[in-house]
Amino acid sequence: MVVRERVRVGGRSARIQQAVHDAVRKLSTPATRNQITVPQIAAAAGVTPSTIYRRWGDLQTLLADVAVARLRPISDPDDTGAVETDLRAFIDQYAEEMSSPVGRALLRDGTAETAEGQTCICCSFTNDHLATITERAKARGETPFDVQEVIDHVVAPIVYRILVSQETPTPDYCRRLIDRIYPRT
Amino acid sequence: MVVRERVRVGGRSARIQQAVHDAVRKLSTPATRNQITVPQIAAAAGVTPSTIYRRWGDLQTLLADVAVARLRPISDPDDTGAVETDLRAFIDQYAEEMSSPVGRALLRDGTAETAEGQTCICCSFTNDHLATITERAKARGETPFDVQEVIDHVVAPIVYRILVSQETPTPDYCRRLIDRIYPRT
DNA sequence: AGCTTAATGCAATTCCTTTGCGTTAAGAAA
DNA sequence: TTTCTTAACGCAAAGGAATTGCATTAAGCT
Repeated sequence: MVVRERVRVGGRSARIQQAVHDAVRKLSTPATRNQITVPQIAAAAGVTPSTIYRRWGDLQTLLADVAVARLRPISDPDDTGAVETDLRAFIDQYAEEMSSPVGRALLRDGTAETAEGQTCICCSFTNDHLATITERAKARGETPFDVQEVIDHVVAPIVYRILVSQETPTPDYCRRLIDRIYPRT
Repeated sequence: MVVRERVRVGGRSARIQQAVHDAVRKLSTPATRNQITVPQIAAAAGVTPSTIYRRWGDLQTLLADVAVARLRPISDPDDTGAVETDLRAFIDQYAEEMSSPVGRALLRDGTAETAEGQTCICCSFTNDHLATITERAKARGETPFDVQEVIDHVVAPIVYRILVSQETPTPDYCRRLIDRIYPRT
């Protein structure tokens, strides 16, 4: 079930959404991550469970919604002055964020079965950031990298390690991945 | 919760496991995939729900267990006579299997949060297959490829497209990924 | 064949989920 | 500002899933 567009976005509706999101974040400690229930969240947010079920459908969809909200970037990637260092800085931060317990959980929630439209939104954030870095490169007169190639050969291996093989992508590993895009001289 | 090792593997216990697995497969049509419940599976398998809860813990763990059982290879990858064609054939088959609705579901189940130890098992099948192909190459006197590199730059992009960006990895796309390992002459 | 106990079935209980209905308040219009 | 419409919420009842104690069955061992 997809979170439907609301015709009323102000006041109470917004307050409840905020309260529920806050409650989920508050209750989503790595330890309790798998045991939280909708009634628990409702109690912590000061609403009735039926409100959550009506707005979000089920727990998985709610978690995915919170995940997307957290993954949504609040700002553009850092401008380090050059495209290669921009990319290295962004990937380091990306790998570190996604490797954390909360990052792993967000990735899983964001790729969950029920989150139909959400997954694309979620991965489009990464695309947007990489596009921003290439645009910046063009503005500087640098040769931009190919976004899809970075997705395929830098982002994808990092995500694979986090989700599938459950290894932590180290900064050194990330560095070597980018070395394939920007070979060390 | 991890499926615990059973001290009794014969007779009834095995029959029930088989019946439950069969019931899950039977009920796991792409359409009904998200609505199946433990009581439904129990009824189809001719057991009581409490049996399933006791043995598997919850629905997600049961689905992961079935997924791992299905992903477990029944045979070694095809021997085409040369390492490059072995790899291309294996990757083509892998991408096709995982792209199907049932394959996607298996991948998701296999990488689910609750499936702690399972994910490694699941991805080790892929590692094993690739290792088999390299061993075969060595036996032929060919130079083997690096398994980790294939995981990072061929398997990972394919899985990323299936799980995250929700694009179907086409045979042509897979071919281009392997071209990076074995450049076209 | 007999023994031990893991695994299952049954049933009661608890908790989660769904749904109908009355109430509240957001957004539009007078 | 006031009034109106109705989306969204709270409450409570009903339905269904998950849990658990206890009796029963049968696997594996002697």
